[in-house]
Amino acid sequence: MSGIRAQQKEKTRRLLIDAALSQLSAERSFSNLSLREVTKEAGLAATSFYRHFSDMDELGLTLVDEAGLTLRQLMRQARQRIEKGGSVIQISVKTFMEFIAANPNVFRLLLRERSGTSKAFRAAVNREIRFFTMELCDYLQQANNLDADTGFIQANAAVIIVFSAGAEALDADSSEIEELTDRTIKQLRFIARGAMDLHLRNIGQNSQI
Amino acid sequence: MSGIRAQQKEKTRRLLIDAALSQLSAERSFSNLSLREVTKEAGLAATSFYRHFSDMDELGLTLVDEAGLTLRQLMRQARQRIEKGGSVIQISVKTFMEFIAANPNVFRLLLRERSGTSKAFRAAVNREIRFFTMELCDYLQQANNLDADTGFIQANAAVIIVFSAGAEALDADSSEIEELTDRTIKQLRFIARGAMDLHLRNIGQNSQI
DNA sequence: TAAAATAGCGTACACTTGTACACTGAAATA
DNA sequence: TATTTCAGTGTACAAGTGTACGCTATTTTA
Repeated sequence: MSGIRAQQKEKTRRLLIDAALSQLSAERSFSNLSLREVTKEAGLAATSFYRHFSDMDELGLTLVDEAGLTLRQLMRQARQRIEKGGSVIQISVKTFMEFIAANPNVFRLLLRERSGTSKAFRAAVNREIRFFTMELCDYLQQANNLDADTGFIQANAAVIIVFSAGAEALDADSSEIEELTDRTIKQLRFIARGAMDLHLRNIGQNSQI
Repeated sequence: MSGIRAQQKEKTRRLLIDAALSQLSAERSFSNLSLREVTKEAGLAATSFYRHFSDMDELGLTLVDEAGLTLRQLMRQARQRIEKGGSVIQISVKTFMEFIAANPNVFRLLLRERSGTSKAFRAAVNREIRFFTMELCDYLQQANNLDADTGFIQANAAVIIVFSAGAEALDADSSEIEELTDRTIKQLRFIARGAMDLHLRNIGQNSQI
């Protein structure tokens, strides 16, 4: 019951996934990647593709899922670093930038498919990003005693800013990335400060009632 | 010297541009639009395309330029409304949302090509967005007495937030757009408040020296 | 008015695309 | 062990792609 067959199948499936991922680049998006190119890169006959996925779309959604997984690893890593002490914002941004440098194509996939032509893709990517946002939201509520609404709005803004910085980092050299990182940190501080300030002001108003 | 010929040529050129624009949609991006489809939509023979553009890329860059123009109209419109008084942030966001509703495909073009596979396209879109940011930056510096650096960072953050909201608005129904607009306004207030706060704090530090 | 220029057309060609279908050899099952 | 299952192969085909080339009709130029 070891399933030498199922084992081999899983192996070729990975071959396809990896082949697709490896072909993503600044010049090549998933949507202009053909089934034949992927199978060729994987060293398979074109028609073998169908033994694993019914569609390029199905493979694409699998890639997005994998990207989501990688994103969660990123969060775990950031949390670990934060626990060791230091500026939360600074550590988060730097961890994120390292992630982009290490997985540019995974990030590109998320970035592009978020505004791509497939509704299913857009939904899948947004799901991953929402998950990311929610994690941050929980953290902010707990750390800063924010109400749920303010926490979400802040987390949402922060994620948008960081993702956008990531997008810019993809085309930037190392000195530009440094400047970009600085800017992003400042922007997150603006947001954090503003959220706190308006939150406190709201509490003040409420307590007057 | 009226140039009845040049006049006609310009007319067909517009036919091509409009045909391309009209084919953009949620399901169709410029990059998966073929030369033949565009000429067909324009009611021309495929090969006539080359009398006007050497490439689909050349047509695409033209579209991005046109989109930039539309963006500037947006700014002008917002300024006019602001002069009549009211919350600057609220008016800006609402004007932007109206723009998206009126020109969804133009906005989709900018959004997609910003992270697309053509470096020239990415550069062209970023140029337009930078222009947009600079305008806002000037305004903020003047209105809030911010230093150049802080002004730019705030403007940059604001544009990112607004564009991202625009992207989300494309897939949203009218009640979602309302909620999205509210959220965006709050986020811009966070940023404005945080920028002001940290700016004043900086001035305070400097005067201590 | 005669000659040159050119916008637009139609045909043709070499490629690439997705996928239907029949086949093979090895693993799983009975 | 005999039978069934099935991952992977190779061929074939219709559809779509960009674009080279020669033609026509009309405007522009000389």
